[in-house]
Amino acid sequence: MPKKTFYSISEEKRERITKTLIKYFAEKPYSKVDIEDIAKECKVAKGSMYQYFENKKDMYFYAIESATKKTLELLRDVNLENISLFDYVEQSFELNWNFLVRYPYEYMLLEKSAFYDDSPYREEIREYYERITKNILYEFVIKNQKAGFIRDDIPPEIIVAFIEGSSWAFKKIFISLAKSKGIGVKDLPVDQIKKLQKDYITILKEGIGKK
Amino acid sequence: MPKKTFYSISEEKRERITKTLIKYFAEKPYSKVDIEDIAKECKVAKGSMYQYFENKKDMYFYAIESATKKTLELLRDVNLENISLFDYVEQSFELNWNFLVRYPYEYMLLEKSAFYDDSPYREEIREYYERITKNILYEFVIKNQKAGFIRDDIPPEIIVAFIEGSSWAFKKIFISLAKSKGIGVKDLPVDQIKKLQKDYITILKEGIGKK
Amino acid sequence: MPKKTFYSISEEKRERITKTLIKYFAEKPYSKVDIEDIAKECKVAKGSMYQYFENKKDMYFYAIESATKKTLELLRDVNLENISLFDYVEQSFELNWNFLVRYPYEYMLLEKSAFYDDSPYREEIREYYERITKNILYEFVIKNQKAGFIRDDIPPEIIVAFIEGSSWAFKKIFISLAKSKGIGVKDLPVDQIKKLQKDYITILKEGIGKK
Amino acid sequence: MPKKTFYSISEEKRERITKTLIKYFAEKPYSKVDIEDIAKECKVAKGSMYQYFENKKDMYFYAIESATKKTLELLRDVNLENISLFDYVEQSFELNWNFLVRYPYEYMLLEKSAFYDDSPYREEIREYYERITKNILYEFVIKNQKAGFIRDDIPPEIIVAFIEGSSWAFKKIFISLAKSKGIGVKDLPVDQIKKLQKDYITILKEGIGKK
DNA sequence: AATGAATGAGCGTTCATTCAT
DNA sequence: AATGAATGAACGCTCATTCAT
Repeated sequence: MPKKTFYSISEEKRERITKTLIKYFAEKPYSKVDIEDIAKECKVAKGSMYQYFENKKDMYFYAIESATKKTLELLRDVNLENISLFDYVEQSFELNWNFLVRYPYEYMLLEKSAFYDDSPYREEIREYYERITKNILYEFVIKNQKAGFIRDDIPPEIIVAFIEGSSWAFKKIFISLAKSKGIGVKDLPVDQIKKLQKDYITILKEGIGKK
Repeated sequence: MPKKTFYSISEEKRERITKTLIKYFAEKPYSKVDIEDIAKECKVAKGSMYQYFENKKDMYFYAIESATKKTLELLRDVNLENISLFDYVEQSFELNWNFLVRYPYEYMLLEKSAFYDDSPYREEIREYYERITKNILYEFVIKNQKAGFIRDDIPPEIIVAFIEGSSWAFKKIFISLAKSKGIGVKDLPVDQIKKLQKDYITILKEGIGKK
Repeated sequence: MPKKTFYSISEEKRERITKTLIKYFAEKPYSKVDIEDIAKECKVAKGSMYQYFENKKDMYFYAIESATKKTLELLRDVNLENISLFDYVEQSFELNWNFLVRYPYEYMLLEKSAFYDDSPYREEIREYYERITKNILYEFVIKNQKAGFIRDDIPPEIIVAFIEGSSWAFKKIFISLAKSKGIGVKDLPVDQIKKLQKDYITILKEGIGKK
Repeated sequence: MPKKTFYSISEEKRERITKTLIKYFAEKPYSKVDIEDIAKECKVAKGSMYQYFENKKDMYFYAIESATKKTLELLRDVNLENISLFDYVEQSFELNWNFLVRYPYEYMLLEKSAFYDDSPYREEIREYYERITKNILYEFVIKNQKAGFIRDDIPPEIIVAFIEGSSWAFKKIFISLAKSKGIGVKDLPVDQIKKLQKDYITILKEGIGKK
């Protein structure tokens, strides 16, 4: 948690620092992030960073929390009542997409902090996320099973894992697609995205085997 | 690529070093692996490590390459001709399982090197893997589509991503299951594993939606 | 020497600062005393401390001087005319004791500043004390020698050193005694103190050798 | 405890480092001793210091231990059997003197490490010394009381404190004497030293009061 | 006068890599 | 070829002091 000093500086500077922290922790592994570099990019003295934050860990968690807040902002407008799992997946895909396009660094940071990163806090963060995210999907699957939208002969945790894994892999497709074209993800043609998304939902609905 | 000196030392020592490198790079993030620790465990002088390898990166890539070789060894005995994708998935699951049980460090290393690790070479490694592994599955999917085993209204790369992602998530279940029981993955009861595996294949075959 | 601003603030605040300075410099080694901590405890801005004092050294010397003043206050009531050295020692012991009980931080500060502390000014302070205190005792010894109270075949400076050193060691006994009982010095039983004091005077009077 | 590396470098360098460590820790308070300065004076890289020692504390304790060893060397030739306390004091005075003259930095270090210094280990060191030194004198006093050399109506710990304190003050005299003459302690005229010493013993023997 | 944010020199420690033997 | 000592850049963090408001 940042020190109170941080909240008493100008908002402009505070946002500059927030943005820079997210960018650096998103781009580099924790252990390679140099506070001095960040300070320099913020046009702030190294010591000042320590006026605002307890230590490096504090900066890191603050960056993650800030990025998380941005996600939750987007989530606020989503209605999860009375929709099927497939609608949910579609919506959350849309959501993810928006997030990735609008907040690329935030997206990268959240992606990596719990899985890819080498910070000594990975486990801590992973658990934090799981508490927030997994439960939502889990509850949702159970509700859908009860409502008869989806099969109930398979334990919900398996279904959750299935959805999570496949949607993760799905996102990878976009990223590698974009990379192969040498463009940013957000510059992919919309119809291509829609097409892939439709396919994904189809698989989810019917399964990949021919009937 | 190790220097030629590495291949002129006793095989016993070479294997000792190989094993230790894999273990260390599997257990710790790249930036936390200390060459001196490795040298010590190998009962070899730190300087010697630099007689055998160009630098740390060289050691890392050698470790990964060695672990990869072990996978391919197992793969050699698998017959991919004339089997359906579902049999393939079942077999590769079996394969993975065997690998994880017999070569835990190699498994961990391959798991993490391309995704979780903080080395500056992650991207490089990811591409290397993709070239090796994805293609196999990719070819396979196409063959299966042609043979009429699986639907062909969905592009093969989507199907590949789907399988990869979901099988990855599937493995996570085992790991978290084992962790919650406080045992190693290989000590999970066999029937539980079989049950989960069956569920997974079922989803793959029929999809998660009720018909 | 504090700046004149220090003397234009409310007496209440000035005393609060004085007290806190003494406490901190008494408890921690000079280099570990953090101005910010002091400012916080004084409920004063860090910057204000620099409005009142030139720098850290200035605060330190001011603290010492204040503590010294308190000692001299006590001394004022003591009559040194026409008493023997032994009475003097007894009285100054009493004095010290009162001081230690009533002004523990001041006592600690004076104790440590000239001997134990790591400030770059130790020598300077030691000389300052010597000028103040040694002379009093020194004059006194000479007077006593002339008056025939104590032997005059030994140079007065030796006798002074003897008294100072042994009384210092004597105080140590109390401190370690208190520590071993886990209580504060001022909570030691009075009769025990009296007994020790009597022994001390006895030694001083007769010497430790059997006659 | 130094790492084994330290014992595998040339003796010449090892001694250079030992000497420099003692000198620096003797002259400056712990917190002001800069490893880089030491390294520079040793003509050794800063990193090398950390090849030899675990950390700063390790260096400090090694310096103290080395200095202690030197004292014990001198002590080896002293016979404590069947001598009176006064002979003992005389001898230990001689001893101290030799030590101070021959090993001034070692002397200063031992003097300060347990009392004056600001290291976080002062207490630890003090206890270590007390175990070594105080007991010797304590046992000695008791033996002397039993043998009838010294009075036994005063508890031995008081007598010990008395001797320690006064001998400490006595040494101070020399130091301030030397300083006032602008010379080193070891350059004080021998007869003056002898004279002071004789006086000190006299006081110890007969006490300072006229009979 | 009061505030508290800003600064930056300073220090302990790590570790990949080089080098002398 | 083998050794392990030597190196020094790098980095997290502290804190006295200054400065703008």
